[in-house]
Amino acid sequence: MVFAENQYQEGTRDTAWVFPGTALDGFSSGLESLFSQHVLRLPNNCTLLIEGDECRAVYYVRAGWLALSKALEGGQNQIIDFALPGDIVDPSGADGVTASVTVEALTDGALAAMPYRSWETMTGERPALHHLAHRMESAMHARRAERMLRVGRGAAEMRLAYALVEFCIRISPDSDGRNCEFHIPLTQQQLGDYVGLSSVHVCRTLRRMARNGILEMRDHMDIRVLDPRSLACLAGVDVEALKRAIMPQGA
Amino acid sequence: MVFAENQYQEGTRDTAWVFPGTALDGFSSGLESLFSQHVLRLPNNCTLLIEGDECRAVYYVRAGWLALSKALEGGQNQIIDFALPGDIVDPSGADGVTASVTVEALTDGALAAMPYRSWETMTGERPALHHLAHRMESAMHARRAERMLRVGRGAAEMRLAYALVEFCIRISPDSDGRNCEFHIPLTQQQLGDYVGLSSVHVCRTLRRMARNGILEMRDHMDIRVLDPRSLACLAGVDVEALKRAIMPQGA
DNA sequence: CGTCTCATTGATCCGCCTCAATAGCTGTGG
DNA sequence: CCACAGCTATTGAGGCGGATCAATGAGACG
Repeated sequence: MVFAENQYQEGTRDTAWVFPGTALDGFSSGLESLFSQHVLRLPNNCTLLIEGDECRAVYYVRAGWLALSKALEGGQNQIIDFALPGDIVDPSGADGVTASVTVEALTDGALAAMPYRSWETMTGERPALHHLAHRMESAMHARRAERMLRVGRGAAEMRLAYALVEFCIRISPDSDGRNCEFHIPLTQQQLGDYVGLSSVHVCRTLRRMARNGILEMRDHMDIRVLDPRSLACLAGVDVEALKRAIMPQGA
Repeated sequence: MVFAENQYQEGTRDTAWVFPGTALDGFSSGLESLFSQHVLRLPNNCTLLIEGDECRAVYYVRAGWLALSKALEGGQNQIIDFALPGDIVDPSGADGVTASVTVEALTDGALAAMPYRSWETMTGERPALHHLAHRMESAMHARRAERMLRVGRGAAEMRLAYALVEFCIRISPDSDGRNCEFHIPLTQQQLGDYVGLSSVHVCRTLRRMARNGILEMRDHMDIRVLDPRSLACLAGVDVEALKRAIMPQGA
């Protein structure tokens, strides 16, 4: 029943260790309330070192943006995915004791951890939850596959346009696409890490889109899409179809 | 209880429709035997059109290589992942009725389908199976993340070297890495589709590696790794760690 | 023997990376 | 209040990696 608060260790820099505890008991419906216990708060910019038993857990994002990333020796970084509030993160690799990604908080946020055993039990006992989890898993796969397609095969403009459409959908899924305006808590460097571009080229490409009247940008990634249709076209995306493919609650 | 054989339709070209049936009953231990019923044989080069109820199923690869891919309107193709014998494919998108990838047989093979409900029940009843499934899922994530890192951030040489190391591990997981020799049923075009390169550049890069004594190639992708250490170095990989991360049975 | 697919190699071009300099913004300390 | 440092965005210049186009081989197959 032990579950540590957010514990900092005077380590390299802004790094939090997480120690998941034992099984939860008592839960009600809805992911939010299922994960209402054992919440740990994450300060902006902190990196979660998940290893050993901590990999045998599932993490629910209650607030904030997380980046799941990997890096090469040379320091080249690639963001594998973002986790937004409501998402579930399972960082375990095949051996169950090594994380396959690094988790980093892009904003202040809150995370709830649950031992995988508990999660397994809960999903096993509640079909509706199991289905929701499956849908979320499928959505994540679809999302990553869409981006892999564009990172592997698309030019800079398509990669960025796609990323923006994806953000727009994930942030305001119910938006009709008319006045799509949102904030992404990312530097251009991080955006580049997401789509496989240098920050310089991200800047140039976004500027060009702005110049072409597709979007407007204000201080630090406040983005307003002026021409959603053109953006979707650049992204090579049918927005409604994409919504169905990558949003668990859609349809 | 109906389950159609491999049904061809004189359509566009080499395309098979699959109709998964109802729940399986009676199974023993081991994935192979769990999926012993409702097997359908796939001829080389055929494309599975999975949609509607067919998405509410899980597919077990009994034999052959499958490619899961996506394409842009322009015809640009990206292979999201390969499925090898023993792997489980779940093509469903978030809505549950649209596939997020296209499945294509790269060799003659055999596939077994199981309605997702049955799979859910089975995993729910057998913890060992549930754990195995989770490990396989984690392995797949780790594998795709590793490649996304390299497609997004690595040069051609690294992408290809990584792909070869991955193949080597997946094909002969128990190999000590000494005499790594294997066949991949891929054209250079398909290899390029896997790592985001043109077939021409795949050819050039492989030739260069061969010239440098890293590997030997014989007719149509019979590959023999002469210098595994250098290959791993090019790939930016610790082979043993990678094995642990992407192979379910390892450790 | 002709056709088809795939591998190979050359030549050319351009998209994106890298390096570099500047500017704006934020926070900090004197 | 200003000076300064640190971070991010922006813009320019130059170079290279990989795409594209094109031509030739080389098997496989009917």
